[in-house]
Amino acid sequence: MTDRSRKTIKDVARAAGVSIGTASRALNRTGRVSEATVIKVSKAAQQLGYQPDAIAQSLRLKSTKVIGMLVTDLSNPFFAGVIRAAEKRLQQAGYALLVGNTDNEKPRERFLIDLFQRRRVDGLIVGPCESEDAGMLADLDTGGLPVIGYDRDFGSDQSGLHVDHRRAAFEATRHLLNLGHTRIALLSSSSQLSPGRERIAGYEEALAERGIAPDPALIRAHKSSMEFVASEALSLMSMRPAPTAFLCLGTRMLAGTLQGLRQNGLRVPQDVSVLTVGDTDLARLYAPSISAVAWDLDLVGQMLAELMLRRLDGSETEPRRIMIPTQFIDRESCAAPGKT
Amino acid sequence: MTDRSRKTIKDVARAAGVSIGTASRALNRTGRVSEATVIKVSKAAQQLGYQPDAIAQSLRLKSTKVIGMLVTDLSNPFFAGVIRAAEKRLQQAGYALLVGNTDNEKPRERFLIDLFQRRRVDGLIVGPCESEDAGMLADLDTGGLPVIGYDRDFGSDQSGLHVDHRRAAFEATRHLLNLGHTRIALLSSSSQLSPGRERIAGYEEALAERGIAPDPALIRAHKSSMEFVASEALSLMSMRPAPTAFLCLGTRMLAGTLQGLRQNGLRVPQDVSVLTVGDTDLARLYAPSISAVAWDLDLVGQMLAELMLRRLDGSETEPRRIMIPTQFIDRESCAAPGKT
DNA sequence: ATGAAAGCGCTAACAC
DNA sequence: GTGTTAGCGCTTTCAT
Repeated sequence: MTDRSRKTIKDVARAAGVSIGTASRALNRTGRVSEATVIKVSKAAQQLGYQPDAIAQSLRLKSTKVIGMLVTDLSNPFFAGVIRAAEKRLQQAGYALLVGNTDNEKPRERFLIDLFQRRRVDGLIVGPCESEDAGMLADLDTGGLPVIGYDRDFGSDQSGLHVDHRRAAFEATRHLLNLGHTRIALLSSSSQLSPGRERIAGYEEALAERGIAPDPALIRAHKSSMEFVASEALSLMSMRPAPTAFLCLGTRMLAGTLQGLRQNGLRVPQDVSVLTVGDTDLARLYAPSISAVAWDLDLVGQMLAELMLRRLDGSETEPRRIMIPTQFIDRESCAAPGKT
Repeated sequence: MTDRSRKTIKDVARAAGVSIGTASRALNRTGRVSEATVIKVSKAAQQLGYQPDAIAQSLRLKSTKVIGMLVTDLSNPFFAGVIRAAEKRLQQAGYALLVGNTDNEKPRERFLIDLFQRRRVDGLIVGPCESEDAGMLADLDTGGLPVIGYDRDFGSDQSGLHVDHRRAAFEATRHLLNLGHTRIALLSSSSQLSPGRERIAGYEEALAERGIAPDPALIRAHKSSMEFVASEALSLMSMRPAPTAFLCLGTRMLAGTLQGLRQNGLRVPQDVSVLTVGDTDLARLYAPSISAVAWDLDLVGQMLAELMLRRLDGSETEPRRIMIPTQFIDRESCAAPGKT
């Protein structure tokens, strides 16, 4: 069975002794066809191993049944899990998923959006990206290409799904406050992207609730290597008064913090409490296990797909903003601040 | 700029005052076109915001510039990292990446291959999957659709990339043997998939080199939840004589083992040594850090893409089998067996 | 150097 | 109920 022998609907029609129009109708069970021909044609198609050419169908029907998805890093577990779930749901609905890495670079994002657009994807799911250009996505969406944002805002009346990062950070901070901590260090990889901003806001909100003014010296928000985070953690611990707790926003921050603390023989939670927003294997399995604020990646992926599918089948024309709740998971890494 | 206004080459031609044939030639700089018209046409295209329709091009050129990639689990870090790197390289070459989850289920794999084929992907990259059906992929490949296997064999003369799992397990085992361990427990998630088989073979090979017959009771190879692995680990530790070291094949096995050992107050490496094939955050950051055999996911992804691109541009017609080397990383989790 | 026209594989509108 | 035909947007002969 070589490429040469790729069968077209024409072959099927000939084999079944009907016209190609009839063959098409029979295959798609559309319009009026006699049951007899349906059988005849199906059998012919089967025997020839006919596979309709999705490209030709796309050209004709103006729909590719392909969704594009853009994230900064396909290998980031928080994205990978979402992609996995989204693909699953889309697959059920007959859609395929085209993915792209933006590396958090605006030009690359532009390039990919352009590429996907030329590829005529039926819809676009976009994760957060550097200095988000709301206008472009909004234009696309109103221009007829459904766009669903994931932790990304792009206009007042657009559809999107958001993890409740603000509440996540708020609850995490409040938990630490309840334990008696007042000097809580915050490590974030970015204050630019929407999730980062929201989390910092949640942190400050929780402090404000207790009438505590956030100490800028306790907040470190720039993207950096794990090694750098480790030394950041140490530098924070050498402050006087030193922070009694670390709130880590993201895996890299957690990893760096743990590394730094460990290098200096600081013990969790006896010497310092640690809490992470975003649950991972590392948090679950570290000894001691790290308390975390988690959310359901599967749910996020599913809902993202669902949102898209509803837009696509027209059952939902109103833009919808979905907020995904988070859960605080208390483990072993937090305790009341020690007396120093 | 609504969908209605999507510009075609016809619009460009009209705006530039040339025929569509000429417009096409000018845009693609193909055939003979005067420099003047190239300018004229380009300008018109620019002004209209013309984007060539990739679907129409695909139909005409019989190439979609899309590669399909199938893995059991898009969110598995070992796949996610590879996908990220592969996408990056393919993106450079103007290809897009369609991904699919097989969930390690043969029917789903079939379905996706079929889907991708109808979508006319230019090539297919397939990871390992349940009871691998060599014939089907080989047929596809000889049928004109380039197929690159990733840790997957599908015929004697097909291209593929393999991580050297056998050597990885061999070296890990040998390291433990060198420390004086003889009763080494092996935890694997699967003995069916190619990587699992190879690893077990490597383990047995290393034992054989020392004239040690593998004890079947020490080998646990079935997919299972982390909790189950934990109890497996404990049950192994209650054997007499007990194993003095654990060789964990994969993250889940490592996580379960650590969990189990920890629950029972067993200390690493004092009471038992632990080593993992496949490096992860968890292994790197656990306390104590876990010695591991690692390989470069970026390299794997790149090479996969490279292999595909070479097949595609015809610069490589001979099938090639690439073996990716692994590195043993000694950390804190292994010690000589204690005297019990 | 450029225009006209065929055709990639398919579906849908229109005849009969 | 079935056949014929136009046309989706593009590239590529083939004339000129």
